[in-house]
Amino acid sequence: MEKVMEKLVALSKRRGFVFPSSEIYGGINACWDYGPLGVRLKNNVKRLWWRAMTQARDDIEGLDAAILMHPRVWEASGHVENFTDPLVDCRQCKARFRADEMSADPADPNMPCPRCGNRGTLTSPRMFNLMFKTFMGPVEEDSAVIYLRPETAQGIYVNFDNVRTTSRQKIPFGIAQIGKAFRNEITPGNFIFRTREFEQMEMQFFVKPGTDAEWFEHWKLERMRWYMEEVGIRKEKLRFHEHGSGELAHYARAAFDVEYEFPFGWKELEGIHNRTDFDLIRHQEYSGKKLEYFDDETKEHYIPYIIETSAGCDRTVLTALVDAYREDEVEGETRVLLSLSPNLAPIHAAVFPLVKRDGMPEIARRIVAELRGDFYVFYDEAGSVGKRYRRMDEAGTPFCITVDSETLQNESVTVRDRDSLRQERVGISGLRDWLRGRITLV
RNA sequence: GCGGGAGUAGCUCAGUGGCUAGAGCGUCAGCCUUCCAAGCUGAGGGUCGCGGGUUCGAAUCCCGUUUCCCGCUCCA
Repeated sequence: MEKVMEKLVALSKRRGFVFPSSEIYGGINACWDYGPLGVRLKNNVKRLWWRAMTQARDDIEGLDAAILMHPRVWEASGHVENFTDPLVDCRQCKARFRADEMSADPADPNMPCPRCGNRGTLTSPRMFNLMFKTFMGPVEEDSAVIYLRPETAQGIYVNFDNVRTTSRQKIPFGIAQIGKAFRNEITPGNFIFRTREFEQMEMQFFVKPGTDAEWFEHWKLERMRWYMEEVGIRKEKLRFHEHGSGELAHYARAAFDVEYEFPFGWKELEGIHNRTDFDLIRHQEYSGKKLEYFDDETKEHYIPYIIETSAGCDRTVLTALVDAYREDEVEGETRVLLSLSPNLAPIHAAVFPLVKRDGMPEIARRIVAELRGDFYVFYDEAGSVGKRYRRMDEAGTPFCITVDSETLQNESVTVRDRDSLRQERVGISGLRDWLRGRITLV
């Protein structure tokens, strides 16, 4: 099972999807860089999401808030309080506990380890804050401490009124944002699944209290649909996971996760939360600014409830890669391919001259130039055509266009399908429309 | 952070105290090639993870360190 992950990490590096960060210095723990193909894949994921949120409907506005925010934001959000865990380790059985959840004072040397029961084996509590700290301005003093945001949502909440008034939206409406967030995780790992720097795609939907349950249901289903139909993830690898009352975050009343079955288990891709009016009430309280909404129809004032959809961009990229990874057999040889949705593919189409003569390279280059404005296209003439197909299979390119001797007769080319290996003739003048019919442009 | 395993070319690995560290694949150039990694010729590419020590001599032995992978109260 884990072999798949190893192969994927190797392929990612070999083809330029994902590199270890700062690799020439030996790398840095759990940090990854997206290479030429990876950044296209990731951008395609983001565009697909952005399009679904802000273009395909008129009740969601976009936002790009700063990573650095006023320190009071994180007091209001509960992150200063809830993201600072005093941790205690047992030297004997290696278990780790949160000191504030232990039955007695862990500083007591006679305190037994809750797991192995040994006494005197516990370390003293150490504060572990999941937020990255830095300093604003030239002086590194306590009053200058600010945080790198541990979630993008707060940038949306503090801009709720700005967005609402300038966009003239009425409740219910949403605000969508894609951006980096930072958490000093104790245990990062599994390639780009859990990293300390990561990118979120969050949409906060503001609704009238009392309608929150039905909106929650709406977004739950809509988000699952997105993964299945637009990202093209296999349905049987996706499921919902409902949080029990014991596992709810400090802000949430109800929570459903969209989970994917990775080689390392079912893991969360996205959380859909009913955050109630918790966030806006807290910000109203801490900032002193009124964040109520006046409903023109019912003439009532209220603080909206928030239905949050919070997706991991890097996780979606990983899911797309894992889900697309295939090995099959072609004429006795193993073929490695990424069966990515054409919407996500870093290269939409490759163009080859079958051989380097009779003017085929020139025709192929002309096709590339014609398609370049609408698609990511790639020209290759090195090696046999079979070899070029295999290279494109690993890059996840769905279509390969080959100029051959027949092209010289009738201006048509061979288009080869990555998954079925079927070939069909398409006229050069019709190529653009042929591709358009198979790729949702984003 | 703790335990276990690993780090030699882009990848997979060989090399266990002794000449200028090798192979296959991949990459690049040329030749050849009419549809799924064919073949031929050549080229490029490594301070052997990093630092220190032992030694006449270290990829190889010792110490430290770092990174990756696998396991332990996470939630994007």
